[in-house]
Amino acid sequence: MPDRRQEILDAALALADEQGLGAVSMRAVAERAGVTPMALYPHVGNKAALLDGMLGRLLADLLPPVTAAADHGRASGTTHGRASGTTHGRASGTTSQDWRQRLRTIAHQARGLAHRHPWAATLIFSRPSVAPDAVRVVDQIYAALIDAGVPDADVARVERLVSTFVIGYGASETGGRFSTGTLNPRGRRAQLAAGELPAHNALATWLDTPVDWDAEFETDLDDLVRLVEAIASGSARRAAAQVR
Amino acid sequence: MPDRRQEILDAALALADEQGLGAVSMRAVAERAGVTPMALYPHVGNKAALLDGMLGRLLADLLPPVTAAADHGRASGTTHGRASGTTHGRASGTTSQDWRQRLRTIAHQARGLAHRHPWAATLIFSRPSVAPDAVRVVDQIYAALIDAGVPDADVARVERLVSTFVIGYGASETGGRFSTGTLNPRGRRAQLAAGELPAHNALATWLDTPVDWDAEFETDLDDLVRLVEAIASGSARRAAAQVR
DNA sequence: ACCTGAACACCGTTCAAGT
DNA sequence: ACCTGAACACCGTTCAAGT
Repeated sequence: MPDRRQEILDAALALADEQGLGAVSMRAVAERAGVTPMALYPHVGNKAALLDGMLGRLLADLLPPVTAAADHGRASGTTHGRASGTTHGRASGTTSQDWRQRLRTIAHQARGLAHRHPWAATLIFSRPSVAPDAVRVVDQIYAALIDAGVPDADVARVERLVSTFVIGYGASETGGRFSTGTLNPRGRRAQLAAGELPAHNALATWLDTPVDWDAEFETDLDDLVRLVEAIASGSARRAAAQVR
Repeated sequence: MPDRRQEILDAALALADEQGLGAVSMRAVAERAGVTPMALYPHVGNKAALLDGMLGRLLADLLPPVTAAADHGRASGTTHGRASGTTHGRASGTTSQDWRQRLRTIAHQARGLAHRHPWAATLIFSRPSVAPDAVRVVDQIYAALIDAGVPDADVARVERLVSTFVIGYGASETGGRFSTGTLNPRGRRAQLAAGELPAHNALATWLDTPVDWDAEFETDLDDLVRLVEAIASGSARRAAAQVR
C-alpha cells in the first residue's frame, strides 16, 4: 500500500523544486505520477488542496527529528510518545536548550527551507497554516517565548511578529524583492541627480557595497532576540513595581 | 492623448480589486479596456510587466500628496519641484515631524493599501521593488531612520527589517495566513488531547479570545520603534565609549 | 474502488494581415 | 503606428464510462 496521495505529493514537490511553482499543473503532476490528470482528484481534492498538501509536507522538515530515537524513516504513522507532562514537556532534547538558541535554530531552519524550496515562502502567506505540523512548530516558538519571560498575553502576538518577519525575509530573498541592487540603475541615477532621493545620497557609500544576506539575517535575529528580551524584562519591571 | 497604457492599467487594477488577482488575464483586461488581447502587448510588454505596472501605480499612493500645493490631480506628468536641498530636503511638510510619527504613518499607509488592494501585498514579495515611486518610499524610511540615530551602516538593513515585517503582516492578513483561529479545530483539539502542544495548552485562555488586528499592529509598531531606538542608542553608547 | 477519454471553458503569446 | 483574427500549446475541472 504505497499510498497514492504521497506519491502524488512527491511528484508535485519534485516538479516545483526543479521547475518552479508555475510548472505544477494538475496535468504535469499526473504525468509525472504516471497517471491521468483526473485520477488526482479523489486523492488531493483540487489544485488548491494539492498546494496545501505540499506545504504540509515541507513543514514537517522544521520539526526536530522525532525524539532522535532508533529508526527515523519518514511517516512513521502517529507521532506519539513525545512527552508525558502536560505543561512543559522537558523530555524532548530540544526543549533543554536556551530559548535564544531554540528560536534562532527554528528561524535558520525556516530560511534554509525557503532556500531549498524557493516557491514555498511566497505560498505560505496565501493560506492558513493549520496543518498539524505547522501547529507543532508554532508550539515550539510559543514555548521558547514563554521561557524567555514574555507575558502570556503577548506570546501569540510576538510569535506572529517573529514568524512574519522570518517568512517575509525568505520570501523576499527567493521571490526577488531583495534583488533591487542590480536592476534599473539608470532610473535611480536620474532620481538622485534630481535631488529626489536625499537619504539615498547620504548613504551612497553603504548602498553601493553588496549585501551579505547571511550576515544580515544573523544581525536581524540578534535584534529580534533583544526585542524579545526587552518585552520580557519590561513586563518583569512592571510586575515588580506593582508588588512594591 | 489619453495614454493607452494608463487606461490598460486602470482596467487591470479595477479587475483585481473587484474580482481578485486571478481574474486579471490578458484577455479579461483587454475586454475591459475595449480592445483585443493582442493590442495590450505593445503597451505593457507581457503579463509580468503588467503586474509590475499595477504595483507601480499603487506605490504612488504611499507618497505624501505632492507638497500639498494647489491642484493635486493624479499624474501631473513629471514630479519635479520637490525640494532644492541635496541632503535633507526639509521643504516638504512631512520631513518636519518626529521620525517615530513618520515611520508609523508610512507603516499605516502600507497596511491600509494592503487592505484596499488585497492582492498587492503577496505580489510585492515576488518582484524587485525598483519602480521610481518605490524608491521614493524607501528614501523616506531611510531618512526617518537616519533622524532616529541609526548608524549609516545599519540603515538599509533596518529598513528591510521593518518593511519586510509590514508587508508580511499585510500579506498574512489579506492572504489568509492569519485566519487560523476558525479553521480546523478538530485536528488541533486532538493534538491538544494527545499532549503534543504543551505551550498551546498553557496559553489556552489567551488563544481562545479573538485577535484585534488593528491593536496588534499598533503594539508591533511600538515594539519596532523601541527596537530602532535601541539600535540607535546602542551605537551612541558604543561611540561614546570609544572616545573615552 | 479506482481510473480513463472526451469535452468545456478558459489561459499567454506568436505571427501574418489589415488600416 | 496601431490594431485584429486565427492559431498553438497549454490550463482546471466535470461528467459519463469503463474495469
